[in-house]
Amino acid sequence: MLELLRRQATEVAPLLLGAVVRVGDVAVRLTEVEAYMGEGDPGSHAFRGLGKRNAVMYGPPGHLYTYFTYGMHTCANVVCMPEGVASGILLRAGEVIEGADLARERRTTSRKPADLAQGPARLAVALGIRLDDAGDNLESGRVRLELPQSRAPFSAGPRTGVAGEGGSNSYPWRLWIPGEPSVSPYRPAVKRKRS
DNA sequence: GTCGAGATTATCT
DNA sequence: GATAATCTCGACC
Repeated sequence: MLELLRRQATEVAPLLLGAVVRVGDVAVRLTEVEAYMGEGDPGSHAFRGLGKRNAVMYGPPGHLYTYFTYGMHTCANVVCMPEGVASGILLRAGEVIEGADLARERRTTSRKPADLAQGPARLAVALGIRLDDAGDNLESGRVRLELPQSRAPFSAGPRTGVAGEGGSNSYPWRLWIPGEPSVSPYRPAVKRKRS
């Protein structure tokens, strides 16, 4: 598996669609992911170079990169590219296929099954992924990744909610499996107001 | 049903 | 002190 994850994010991302992420008794089949290149990608956390937060992304592939954002949300990524090169894939959404009862318990605001892991932060909550799971080995750690037997069909579009204007968001690096109810609706812009 | 603003804190400047 | 790879809730149609 590590050989497959050693390539650049845009090549690895299609392989993750249909993959299963398992944490304890809860398993999620990924239906939506987003590729982030390293220091050359303005939307990436690695754009400004190595820091405490993104150190894991510079590490070896096949590990879990988590980050905290908007003061209350945790998101999970899969690190790819060899050690020393920052690159990762954000797990945006998925379908809970095991442990739905437990996932529902964690996601008390969810009303329909499709909402359980519809969005990066929701997916992390449903799986019980926390900030301190960063750096976990996806083959032997608490968080496991199982690649699918065959590649799923997918569509591509612009990434959502990334920082930067115009051009930085023009790459079609958001991939999803068409027709899946758990795929989050596209949000073209994020209105940001500061008080 | 859709749309828009507020929440809340680790990390970086 | 400002920012952020988001979610939720309340207002309105």
